[in-house]
Formats: sequence, structure tokens, C-alpha cells
Amino acid sequence: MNIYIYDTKQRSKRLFEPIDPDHVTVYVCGPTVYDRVHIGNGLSAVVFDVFVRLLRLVYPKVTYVRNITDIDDKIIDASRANNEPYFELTKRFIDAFHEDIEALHVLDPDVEPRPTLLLDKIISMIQRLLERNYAYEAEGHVLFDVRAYDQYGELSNRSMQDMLDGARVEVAPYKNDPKDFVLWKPSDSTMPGWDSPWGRGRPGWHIECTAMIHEHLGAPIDIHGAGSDLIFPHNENELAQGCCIEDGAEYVNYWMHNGMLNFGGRKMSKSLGNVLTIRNLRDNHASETIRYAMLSGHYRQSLVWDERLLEQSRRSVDTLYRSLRHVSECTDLEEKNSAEILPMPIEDFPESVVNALADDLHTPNAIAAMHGIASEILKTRDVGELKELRQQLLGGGWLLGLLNQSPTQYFEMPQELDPESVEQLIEERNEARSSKDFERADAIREELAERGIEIEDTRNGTRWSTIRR
RNA sequence: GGCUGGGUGGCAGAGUGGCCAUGCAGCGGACUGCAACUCCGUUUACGCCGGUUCGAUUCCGACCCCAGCCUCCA
Repeated sequence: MNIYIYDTKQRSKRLFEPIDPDHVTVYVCGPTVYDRVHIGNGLSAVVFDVFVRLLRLVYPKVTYVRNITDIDDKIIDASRANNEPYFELTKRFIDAFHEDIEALHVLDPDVEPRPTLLLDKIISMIQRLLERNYAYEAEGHVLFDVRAYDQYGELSNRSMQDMLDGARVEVAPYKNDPKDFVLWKPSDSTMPGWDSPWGRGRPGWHIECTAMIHEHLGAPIDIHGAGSDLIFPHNENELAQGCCIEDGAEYVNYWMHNGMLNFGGRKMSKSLGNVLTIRNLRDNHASETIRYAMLSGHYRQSLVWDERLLEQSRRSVDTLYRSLRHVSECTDLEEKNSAEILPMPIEDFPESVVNALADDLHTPNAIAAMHGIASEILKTRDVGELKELRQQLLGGGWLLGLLNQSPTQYFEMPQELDPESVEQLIEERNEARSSKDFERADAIREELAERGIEIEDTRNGTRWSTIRR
């Protein structure tokens, strides 16, 4: 199985060749927890979730590390505004993040490190950079010296001059060079801080990720993922740190970056204020609808997020589940969801879906392949074939993190309704129908619709489902 | 201004030097008491201008437009 990855650094699609085929290492930048996460954060988690699912299918061992940044100036600001200790605030939002992300069927990473639990590592790494003259102290800060590292700008493809031209922020006076970035900064007594050789302070953002990679995966790692907005400066800075830690050090073999979620013509971000949180979205949309919408475009492209996309996604998910329902209606196979097919060897997964995903995580083609399988299912009544096709559909569903429910669960979404009374009304309606009292029949259908139930008359009787959104 | 990536049918979104993407929606038909589901058929395309070519949406060049990064950000 060949997997191809578009590598941001080389700006081309490359065959993925792991450093150790027996153990693939992946790191993805997670959120900073000072608020509820938004769908852009969710998108990144979902995209890399699918990719890691594929890797796990192909390689015997994958270690996936996704961090949570739990110390940062925004966190300090938020804790002040809330008059709440920062660690309580981050605890709340870490829990909320987990809740949101689980609702999107994102599987847990193997390690979920946080900088506050790794201060020793961070400090020793900064010390090492100082010893090697890639960093300097100034006014209680420790700064990375970009001039000492001549490959700076390699990842984001910027020359020093480019960066200088684009600079539109006032430069702190203690910096030797405007691009120098903070490894450690001082905390006053009102701020969270840790003792260090440079006084009480806290780590800069970039060094956190480098430290976490070194701690949990070693270096170099195979794959580093993040949102494209982190290419510069965050990932660039990480790379610089990682390469300066010792002579000839390497950091990352493949860089993957997902595109931004576009909401109302602009990138969704907290600073722009056009944020839709996963929590809010879940109030009005099924989580699989959201997930499908996120995977409907290619991960490197920006994704326009609006109600129309969600409506289309919901209907498309309906179609997939309908074919699954078709199987249980035509056979006496027990209903299954995508998780229930595991473990299953890679050969039994649908080639079309696997190949699409192996081609730089081409989820639009993978989804097209899913619909191809779904329509094949609807065309046959042969039990053996149905069984085989369903296994394929569920296999693809597993990779995409879709079809997590049985069709009955999906269509009947229990909620607070009473199935008994629904069945009874349907019974009454069918009596009215057989006595050709269609007015009465339609009235009952109307009544059910008001209760959120839609019905369909099939050759095998009437079936009902909750009206989905 | 620099660096990325884009501009495809009503919407979303693939792809290709000449032939079906796919989903949703539309239209016609079958099925249905009517719907729904399903099936069959079907309409609307490749930002603009040049060039290469027997032939370009696909290759080349210029231009226009959009998004992202250059500041915290998935």
C-alpha cells in the first residue's frame, strides 16, 4: 500500500516512506484552551483523525500525539477576565474540547501532552539552545536567534528580506532581530510562572511543541500536521528549534497542513469574531452531518461553511444510511455500525476508498466511492453480495469515521418520542388507507409530521423515521 | 508588496489534451391513493485574453478575481 502525502516543505506530493515501517510517528498541533473550540479546530482534528485511521490500517504501530496548549497569554487574559485560576479555566475547556471532539467521532490520540506537565523538558531544551548559541537572554526573556540559523524560512518559503518587508508589528526593543521569537518570558507575581535559570516565567508557544515531540516521539518524526495558519511562524519556529538542538538534527519528514474554514467570506477565527463553536453547531445538526461536511472538500483546500453545505451533507448521509437499511430489509443480517466490523484486515476494506485516502487524503473521492458502493447495494437483492457490499461500506465508513450508528438508530433517533404511539397511529392510518379514507390517512400523516416523524409506505409495509436535520 | 493555494454546471466538489466523476437540487417517466423511497432517462460547465495543437476546461504566457500567511490563530 503506497500512501502519498503533499509535503508543505517540499511543496509536492511525495510517497510516504516511514523512518521505521514498524513504528510510524505523528504529531498534530491541537488547540489552546481558553474558550470553547470552534469548528475550525474541529476540522483539523477530524482531518488528521481520518489520516491516522488510514495509517493504523497500513502500519503495525502508529503513535499519534496531539497536544493541548494549556499555558498562554490568552489563557492568562481569560482567567483574569473570569477571575478564575488559570488551571481551573483550562480544565473546564479541556473537558469541553474532549466532549466536542468525541461527538465528532474523533478517536483519542495515543498521547495528549500539555506544556504545564513538561516544564523540565522545556527548560532543558532552552538551556541547550543557549549553550549552543542559538538563543540569548534579554531583559528576563530568552529569545531564539534567527540569524544563527541560516535555514530559517525554509518551511514557509520566505527569505529574511520577505519577512522584513512584511513586518507590520512593532518590534520589541530587546530583540536582536525582528524575527527573533520568545522561548521563555518572565511572569510577574500575578501571573502563572515556573522557576527557571532565567527567573520565574513561562514558556513561549513554539518551544512547547518541539519539547513535546522530543519527549514523546523523539526526533525526527514522520509526520507533523497543523492548520495552514500555523506554517508561519509557529511551525517554522518549531523547525528551527528542532534543527538547532544538536548538529545535524532533523525534525520532521513530512509536513501536512489543512486549509482554513471559511465562514462568511473569511477565515473562521476567534480574533475575527466570526466563530461558530462545535457546541453551538451540535444543537442544530447531527454530528455525522458535521463530520461529513468537513470531509466533503479536500483537506488542503479552504472549506466554505454554511447552512447549505450542512443541508446537503445531511441528505448525503441519509443516502448512505438508506443503503445500509436496505441490507437489513433484504436480509436477516443483524444491523451493524462501522465500529462493529473491527478488527478487519486491510484487504477487506474497499479498495476505492482506501486508494482515495492514500492519495493525499482525498476525502472527496473517498466519499464518491462510498456513494458508489451505496448505489450498488440498492441494486442487488442477492444476500451474499449484500453482505459483502455492506462490509465494504462499513469499512469505508470506519476510515472516514462515518456510519457510527445502526440504520435504525440513525433513522429512528429515539429522542423523547414514544414508539408505541407512533406505531399505533401508523396502524390507524393504514386502516384508513385500506378503507380508502385518504383524508383521514393524510391527517394522521400530518399529525406525525408535526411530532417530527416522517413515514414511507413500502411494499413491505409502512416505515417511519424522525425528521433529521 | 512578498509567499501559498484557488477560480468547473443551480449549489458543493473531483478530474482529464478528444469519452460517466460523485452528492444535493431541477426536469421527464416508472412505482405510489397521494407522497416518500427506489429505478430509468435528462438539462445547465470549466474566470478573462492570447499562444501551442488536428483538437484545450486540461499545456504555456499575460491579466482579473478570491482565500490563507507575513501579528495570536486549527
